[in-house]
Amino acid sequence: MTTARDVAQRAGTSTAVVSYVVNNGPRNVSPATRERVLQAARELDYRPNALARALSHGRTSSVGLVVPDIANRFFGELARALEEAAAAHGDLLLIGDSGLDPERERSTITAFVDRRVDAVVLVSVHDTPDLEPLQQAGIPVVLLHPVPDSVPASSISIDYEEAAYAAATHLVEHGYTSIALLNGPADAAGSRQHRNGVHRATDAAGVAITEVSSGIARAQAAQVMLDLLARPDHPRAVYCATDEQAYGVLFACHRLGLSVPEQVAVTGFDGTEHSAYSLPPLTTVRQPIHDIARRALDMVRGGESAGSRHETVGFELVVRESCGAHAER
Amino acid sequence: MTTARDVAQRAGTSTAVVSYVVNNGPRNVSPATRERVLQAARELDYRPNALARALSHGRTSSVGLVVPDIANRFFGELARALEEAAAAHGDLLLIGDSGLDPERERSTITAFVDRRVDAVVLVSVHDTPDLEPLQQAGIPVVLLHPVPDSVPASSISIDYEEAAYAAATHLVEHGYTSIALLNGPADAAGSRQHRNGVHRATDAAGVAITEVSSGIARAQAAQVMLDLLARPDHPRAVYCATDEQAYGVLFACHRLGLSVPEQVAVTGFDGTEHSAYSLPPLTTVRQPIHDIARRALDMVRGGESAGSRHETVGFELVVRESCGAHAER
DNA sequence: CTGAAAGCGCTTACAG
DNA sequence: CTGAAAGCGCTTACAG
Repeated sequence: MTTARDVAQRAGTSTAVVSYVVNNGPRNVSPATRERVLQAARELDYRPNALARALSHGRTSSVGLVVPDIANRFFGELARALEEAAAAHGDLLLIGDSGLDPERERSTITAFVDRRVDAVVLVSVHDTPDLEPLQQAGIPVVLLHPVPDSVPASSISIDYEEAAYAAATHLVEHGYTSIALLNGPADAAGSRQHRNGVHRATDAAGVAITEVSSGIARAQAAQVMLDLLARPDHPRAVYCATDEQAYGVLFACHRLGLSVPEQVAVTGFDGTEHSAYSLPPLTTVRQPIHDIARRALDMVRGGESAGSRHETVGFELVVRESCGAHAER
Repeated sequence: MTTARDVAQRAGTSTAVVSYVVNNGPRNVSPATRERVLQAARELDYRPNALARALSHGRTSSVGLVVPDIANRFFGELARALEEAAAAHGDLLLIGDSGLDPERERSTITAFVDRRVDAVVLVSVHDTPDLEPLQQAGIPVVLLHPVPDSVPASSISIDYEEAAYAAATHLVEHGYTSIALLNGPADAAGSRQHRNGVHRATDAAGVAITEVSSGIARAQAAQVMLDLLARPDHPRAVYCATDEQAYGVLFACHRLGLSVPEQVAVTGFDGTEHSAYSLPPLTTVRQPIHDIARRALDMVRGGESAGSRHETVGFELVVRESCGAHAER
């Protein structure tokens, strides 16, 4: 590959000047030499080595994203949004997949640290992720989910409890008196918020809640609900903590010959594009993925992520068919 | 961050020795000094700077993947498989998303070249991707789909035509006499193979094929099929070039009140995990994602990707409910 | 405005 | 077995 030295030679100047013109600074270059350098660079098809640049310059122009499962549609859409937001600033997004494994989450983070990414955006599989390697390296990080106060990092997310409250309230308004809460891992901060929101909506109305939990995969949710819904006294409605789980519920209903929403109403959570194409289309809470992506990058870039700042963005309850006819209108 | 120099100082030795012990070579180090270095490294929490290492060593221990849409389940599962296969060799997978845009595909590839990835695995949005930047940099590349002979690169994929033939034959055996082929972009190499395989299966049987095409997104497929299936003489079966398109068909059928498979039979293609959880479960061609991932990395690592080697791996026809009852058994 | 030189943090021949 | 030094390809004060 051709180097700055090659270009300098051909343009009859020094590598310093090559650097100045390629980067438009930080020093001025006379129009004449500038043109000669550009010309030489074009002829030799010069592409600066990003590694060398990063090593001396101290910035890699890259940000690392780590998600629990990149094959999950929600994280996929999130990655896409972040990639676009990063590209808008000339940055490259590196995507890491922790495979729901805390150990791999750790190793992915350290791989990013070793490569000196400028910042990290993290969706942890853990309530209290290990951020040590990042802080030690002085790499800003922002989490995309609520975290306990004990975690010394900033986060940005919707208000899960409020969103859960909104969705559950909608179910209550439909008049369902037995509702199942299909939650994530029992002890996660997110699960707690789903639980709180749902109870706040149902307790006042005297609606009973049956809480069950499953992994985030569709298959796991289907399995759990196959059991629950096979019972004659099965709940009339199911609130799900993720769309994926909701799809599992839809599958279980289909398998059991239960029609949605006539016999079982279902709501999801996340609101990816696919939620409009499920059978039937899914009532869900839409997370503003693009806003989250943009704000996340703004925070880490602006140094706002230092400390423990917990920012909240708006959500939207998207009412479709899976929760039942809109009798209340 | 602590550097090799810091460690060397504390261990009372040189950076060369630090390097030798950290990398277990290429020179031997006496057990005593080795222990001192390890000790110092531990105490200082030393992590070698991957940038510096790559710059001098010439390898970045990273491979770049570029896919048309990371939010697409098939590419998501592929990324996961590649990430695992890469990690097994201590390599990091960098995932790039071209967003179905040839321009962004180009820029993603050059971003990878600039960062000197050791190899690139590419699913192009183009029949004839521009591989110039890669070849110029001497970076091995392997494509994960069939390419015209004019493209000077190696590929690994299933035999699409054979797979199409198998799926379409299955449909013919069900006795359907009017079949729609929902294909991808009309002029793509992949589409051509779907077409060839389907026709080979149906022509002999005297079955008529109606070919339509849609983008790879679920929404686009749904739109196309909503039109086609609304007609009273709609086809009795639909062969889809991807699972995503099949989900769009399922949605369209649901919308139109057509039951699957009783009124419309459907087959997909790709066979991601979700295909088992659609309503009804989808008959589809399963691509051996893990085999593909492993072979792809073996090829680029072993230098086998040089030249134009086109390798084929086996597929599997997974028969589920969407294509109709198994009358032929 | 521009060139010679130091430095980023490693690795690896080159001498001992 | 180990140290001093050159080199990877950039960037950026430092002198002119």
